[in-house]
Amino acid sequence: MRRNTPAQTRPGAASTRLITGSAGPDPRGRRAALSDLTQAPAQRVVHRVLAWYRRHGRRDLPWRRSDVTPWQVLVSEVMLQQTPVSRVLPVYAVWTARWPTPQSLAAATPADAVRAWGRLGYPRRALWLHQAARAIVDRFGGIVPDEPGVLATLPGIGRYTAAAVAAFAYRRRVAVLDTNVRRVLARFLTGVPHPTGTPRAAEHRSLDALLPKNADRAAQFSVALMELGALICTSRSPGCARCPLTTDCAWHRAGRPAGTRRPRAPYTGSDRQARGALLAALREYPHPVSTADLARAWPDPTQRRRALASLVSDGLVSCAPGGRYQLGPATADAT
DNA sequence: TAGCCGTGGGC
DNA sequence: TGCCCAAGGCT
Repeated sequence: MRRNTPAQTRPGAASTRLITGSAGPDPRGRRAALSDLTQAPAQRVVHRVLAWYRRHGRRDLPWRRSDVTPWQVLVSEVMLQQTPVSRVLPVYAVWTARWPTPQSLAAATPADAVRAWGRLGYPRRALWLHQAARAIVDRFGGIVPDEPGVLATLPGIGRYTAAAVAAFAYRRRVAVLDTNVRRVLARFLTGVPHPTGTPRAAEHRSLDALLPKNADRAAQFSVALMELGALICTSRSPGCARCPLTTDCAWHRAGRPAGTRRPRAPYTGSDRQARGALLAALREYPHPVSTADLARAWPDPTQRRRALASLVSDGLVSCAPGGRYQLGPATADAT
C-alpha cells in the first residue's frame, strides 16, 4: 500500500513544527510525518485561511448571525452532527421559533421533540437535546454553560460540540476539531487524505499550535477552517485550485494520493432502516399507532420486533393503551 | 475501540 | 443505479 510522502523538511530548519495524525508508531507500523512549517509559519496559515473566509467562505447561516443566543448555537451544533447544512436549516428554524430557550424546550414533552425532529436523522439527538434543556434549567439556572468541560456533561454534547458552543457562542479560545478541520490539517500537514478513528491528541496539539492567541480571532479562525473543509477541501472532490493553502499542502505536493477508508455497514435491510421506517410511521399520525400499521411499515416480523424493542429501549417509542405504540418515552406518571 | 445509530442529495 | 457522504456521540 502506498504511503504518503511527508512534507519536505530542511536540515537546520526553524522550530515551528506542527504535528498531526498519529504521532509515534501507529498500529500499522507507520510513523506519522512531521510537517515543517518553516516555509509556512502558523501565522501565515491563519492569515490565508481568514482572508479566504472573508472573501469566499462566508455563508449567511442563521446560527452565525450576531444576535444568536448560546442556546441557539447549541441547538444548531447538535443538529449539524453528521447532518448537511441544507437539511438542518428548515428544522432549525422551526425549533428555534417554537423553543427559543432551554426553559421552553424543557417544558415540552420528549415526544414533542422527537416529532419535531422530523426526518433529520439520528432521532436520539432530539431526546438528548430535550434532556440537555432540562439539565440546563435544573443545574444551571437556564443558562447554557460556557466551559467545554461542563458542556460535555450534558447529554449528546461530546468534545466537539462542547468546544463549538464555547467558541462560537461565548468566544472562548478553544480548539474546535471537527471532521472538516481534521481533514484540512491532515492533508496540509502530513499528506493523509482521510483521517480515521477518534481524533488523536497530536491533532489537538497541532490545532492548538495554530490557534490565534486572541479569543475572538481564534473563533473566527475555527469557523474559517471548518468552512474551508466544507467548501474546498472536501472529502470527495477537493478544489485545490481554489484553496489558499495549496502551495504548502503536503497532500497536494505528494500528488494527492488516494489513501484508504473504512467500509461502512450496509444500510438497506439493516435494523437502522427498520427503525427509521417504524419511526416514520409513528410520526405520520398524531395518535398512537397500531401494530398493524407498524407491520405495514416494516413487514419482517423478527426484525420489526427487534427494531421496536431497541426504539423502546432508547426512549424514542413507548407502549400506549390498546397495544398501540407512540412516540417518546413512557412517562413516569403514566401508571 | 469498534460498532451502532438516520436520512436524502449528489455524483 | 448504487455508492458516498454530511459541523458526532454513546456504549
